[in-house]
Amino acid sequence: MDMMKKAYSARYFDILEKRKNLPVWVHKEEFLQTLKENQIVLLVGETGSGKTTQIPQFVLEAVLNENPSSGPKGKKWLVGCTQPRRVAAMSVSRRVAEEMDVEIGEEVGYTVRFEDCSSSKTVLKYLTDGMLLREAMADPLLGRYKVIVLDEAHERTLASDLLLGLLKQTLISRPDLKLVVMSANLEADKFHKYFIGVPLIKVPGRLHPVEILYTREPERDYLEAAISTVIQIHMCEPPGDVLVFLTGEEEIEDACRKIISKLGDQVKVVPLYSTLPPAMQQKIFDPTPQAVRKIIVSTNIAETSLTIDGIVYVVDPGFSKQKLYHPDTRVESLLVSPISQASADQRAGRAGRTQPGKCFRLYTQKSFNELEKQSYAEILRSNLANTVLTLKRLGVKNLVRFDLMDAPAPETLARALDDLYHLGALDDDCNLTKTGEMMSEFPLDPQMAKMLIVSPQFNCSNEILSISAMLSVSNCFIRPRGEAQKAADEAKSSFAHIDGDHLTLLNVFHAFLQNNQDSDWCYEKFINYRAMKSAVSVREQLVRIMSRFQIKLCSPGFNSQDYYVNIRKALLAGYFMQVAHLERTGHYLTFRDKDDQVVHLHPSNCLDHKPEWVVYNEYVFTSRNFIRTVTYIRGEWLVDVAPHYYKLANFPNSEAKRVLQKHYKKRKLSEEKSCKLYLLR
DNA sequence: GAGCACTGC
Repeated sequence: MDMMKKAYSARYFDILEKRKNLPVWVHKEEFLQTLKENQIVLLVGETGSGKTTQIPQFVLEAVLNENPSSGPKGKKWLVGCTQPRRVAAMSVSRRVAEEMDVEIGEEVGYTVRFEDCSSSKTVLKYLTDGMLLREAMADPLLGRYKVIVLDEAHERTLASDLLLGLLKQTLISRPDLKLVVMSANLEADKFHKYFIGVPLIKVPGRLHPVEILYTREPERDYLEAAISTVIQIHMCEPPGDVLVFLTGEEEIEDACRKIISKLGDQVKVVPLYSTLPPAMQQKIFDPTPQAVRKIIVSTNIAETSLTIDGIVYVVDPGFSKQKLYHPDTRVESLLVSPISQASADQRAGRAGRTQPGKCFRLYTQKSFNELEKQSYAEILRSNLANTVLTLKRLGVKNLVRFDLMDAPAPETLARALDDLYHLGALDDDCNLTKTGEMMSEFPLDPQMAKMLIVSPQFNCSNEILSISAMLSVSNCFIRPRGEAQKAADEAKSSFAHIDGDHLTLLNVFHAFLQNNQDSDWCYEKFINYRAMKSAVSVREQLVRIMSRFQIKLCSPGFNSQDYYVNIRKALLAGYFMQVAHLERTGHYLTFRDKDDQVVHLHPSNCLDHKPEWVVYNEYVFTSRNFIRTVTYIRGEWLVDVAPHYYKLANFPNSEAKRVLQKHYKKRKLSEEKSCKLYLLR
């Protein structure tokens, strides 16, 4: 290969010497020999082993030695390496390109959503696990790949679990394809049961020792305990920065204030969580004066996504917020829960990156022993409607027999199938319909994809595109604490549409475009500029998918009386299963087959009254059962838009049911042949 | 009248 014959720069040899010092190099020959003799290899490499940057290069070397330079149809073979996060895919590939003395995007590249930095020359490609899953949808045999390296498998993300299951099948029909599964703290038993007889290579990491300290008694209040531990560390321990793990934004801001009030400017206290603006996140890397100790108070983001050097002390109360899904009620909730032993060890390891450190666990050794070994895989804690759609699209006939490391609860699968059936994505035999196939191409939840696909029937696909984009990104309304709060609320109310939050989001999106996507305008209006920019990118991507399927882009005339009515009906065409009815008791009840629940309008809503019927975007359980992002709809629309769903025989007796029955009667009376079925099956 | 653990397509 040209690449191999090229004269290398001095810098290349300089870096090569450093690379050879990484722990993983000791195992290079062993790894290559094992890969030669096996189709699958498991590799456990702790933090600092160099596995993410080096193993794919070893693999590439082996592939290039054994294969001619071109693959199918004259295209080059690829070695792919998946990462759970896009930032990692991008930064690691840059690093590797540098190590190999090539330009990024040429021989070494990456592909993440919204950005493909690879070319026909690319032979080593880093990509997010979700991206490889998308590629598999277009080509289930992943024909261009010679070897796939699945990194961070221990994180058990939904996409990586699905890839494992899929690759297990693919490897049978593609004996020439190889798989390397890499992880930090592989639960050897579990992976060995999943990959029977597969060789395992262990590479030590390069961490300094971390002393673990437990409390003698369980702590009653972990927040107070965390704060007093920080103070104690500051008073009694030698210099070194502190990292405290807490569960959420509010808790973190609260803790920061309390630490500052106790220690003043002897310390520099920095909060860290994902919704913090990037400039604020950057502060964790600011150097501090010699005598000042840095104290970082962080969510789980510092456990996996962000690495901070210089931490010597870790304070670990043992909790994090975790997503849970209840298939019976179809509610996703965020619950403060005990972490796993693997998480606790990961947290402790953050103290030993630059020198020996200490980890203060605010629980007893006995409690630690009682924690789960590993965190629950994401697939066990999620609504699986989208996952099932993906699997169907990948050609999986029998979902129950699809070999996953952790099988989801049967109820969760049943719910997902049920929802997809009602959306017209699956037929009576559980096969993917044409609509379902289209839906699977959208990087959206099935309801939203369905809403987009049918939106031209309501003559408002342009508006539904904008609303979908806004719903796909994080909350665009900034609401600071303190004095600015009132101003923020006023700014928000200037966008409010009294018929509902979806329409309010549309107003914000239009206003953002009208103001030329100006960041200063966002600042004045308390709008999150980043969220808006990403809504614009999402919308562009959705438009491309729409045009691929030749779905018409259209708008009702803005002055038309039906402008908002059409949009609200289109919302319902996707979200007809997420409707609530105001009962005479003054409470809303969700209205679904076989189940109803008391819910409350989330206080962030923009409605000026409580309408009889609402459609909602999400159902969240926090302090109460809330429905968030709600829009006023009319009961008779349910009968028009989703008659196949609202057959009522399966619905529990309720006020809502009686109201709907009246609508059906009325419709029957005035029934003409113009009765339109809006939903294509 | 209340929040947004973290990702990803």
